[in-house]
Amino acid sequence: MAIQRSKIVAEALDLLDAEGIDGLTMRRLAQRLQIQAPSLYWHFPSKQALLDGMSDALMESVARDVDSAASYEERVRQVSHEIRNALLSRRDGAQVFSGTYVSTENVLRVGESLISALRDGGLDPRSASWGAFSLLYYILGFTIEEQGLAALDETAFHKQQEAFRQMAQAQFSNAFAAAGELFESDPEDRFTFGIDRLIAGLRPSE
Amino acid sequence: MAIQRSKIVAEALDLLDAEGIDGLTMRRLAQRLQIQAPSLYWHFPSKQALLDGMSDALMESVARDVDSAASYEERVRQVSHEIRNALLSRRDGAQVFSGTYVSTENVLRVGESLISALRDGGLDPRSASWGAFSLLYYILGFTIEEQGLAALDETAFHKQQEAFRQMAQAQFSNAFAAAGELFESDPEDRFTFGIDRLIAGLRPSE
DNA sequence: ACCTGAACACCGTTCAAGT
DNA sequence: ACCTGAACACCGTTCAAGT
Repeated sequence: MAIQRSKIVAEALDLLDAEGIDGLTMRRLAQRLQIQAPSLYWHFPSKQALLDGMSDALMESVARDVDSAASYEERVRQVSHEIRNALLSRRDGAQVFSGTYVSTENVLRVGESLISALRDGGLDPRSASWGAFSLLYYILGFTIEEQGLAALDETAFHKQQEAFRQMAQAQFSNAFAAAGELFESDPEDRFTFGIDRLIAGLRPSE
Repeated sequence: MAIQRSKIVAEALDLLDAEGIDGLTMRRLAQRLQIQAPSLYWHFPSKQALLDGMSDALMESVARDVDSAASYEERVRQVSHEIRNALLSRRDGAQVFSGTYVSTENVLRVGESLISALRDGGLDPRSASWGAFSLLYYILGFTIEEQGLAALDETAFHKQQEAFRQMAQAQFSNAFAAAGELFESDPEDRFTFGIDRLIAGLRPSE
């Protein structure tokens, strides 16, 4: 029996999770699937196409059942957290996703859910679509950074933090004061803070 | 005379601009500098260290003279645009920057300028530092996406757009309506929209 | 102090050939 | 229709050796 596309994508996500984005190679993936690397090119025209498939799969469970009774702001908040959680579900998920520009059903459903919630909140079509993408950019930027820092080992993380404090102390008092807020805070709290500020900023004024 | 670190970074940025992030290899960089690839490892311990140096250099001119007479919101807006312009100044600049976690003078000055402006606006230390990073995440996410789309050639861009409209039309009415707003708008306008919404959302309420 | 030659252990991708 | 073997044109990095 031949290998299915979906099986390859699932295995690729497992490999990503195990080895990170640098360890995700066509050869290693093939090995896991017990085929030879060139065989993958019968199923996908390129590695990029495989990454596109992985991005689509990452969004599979997002915005499936949005609580239609909730306020529009609550719906935006809910979907935003779902997106972040989906990206976090695999190592380097945000980086994989940000390198792709897919218009698949899963990805468009996510976009649609944000835009339609904002429309329900009274935003005009332009503000709703630009607003939805603003939210996505924030979510992506935040999560890329979060996963990138998570990739550092204990020692590297500590060195990073030390360099920051050292440099900031000498010249940048506010940045120095910020060090604690950044390094010792829960990422979830920081994420929520930014999302809520952005949602508030998108509120129609009248 | 030996080659200086700064010369290598400058040449690396030129190579990035000419070939994009995939074309930025140690061998090609060495060739431009008329040395052999392994020689680069006397100046930088790894390619990552070189990328860190490039990120620092990208921020060199940002937040140099912030208009101290301007309102805090105006200052945040100004620095945000400067960051975006700095990232845009080199092909794939945002992607290079987002992969690095440098605490150098240039990068910290940028952070400091945002945090201190927000502090002047009346935000508490935690909100100011989290807010500054929220702005940075948005800027990074936006600019990565912008430069990624710019990397597509005309045909690929058109195909992308078609796939989006096709899929959206069938099932996602709001996303379909958003297509025009996205594909035909000035990125500068969309960037400004999001930044201004976020700045508004960060405004202290009382 | 700064640079080279040669090599190691990999990559993504192509393509003729097999079943 | 699906897969393999062999190869191409690269990578980042190490290291002994040169000046």
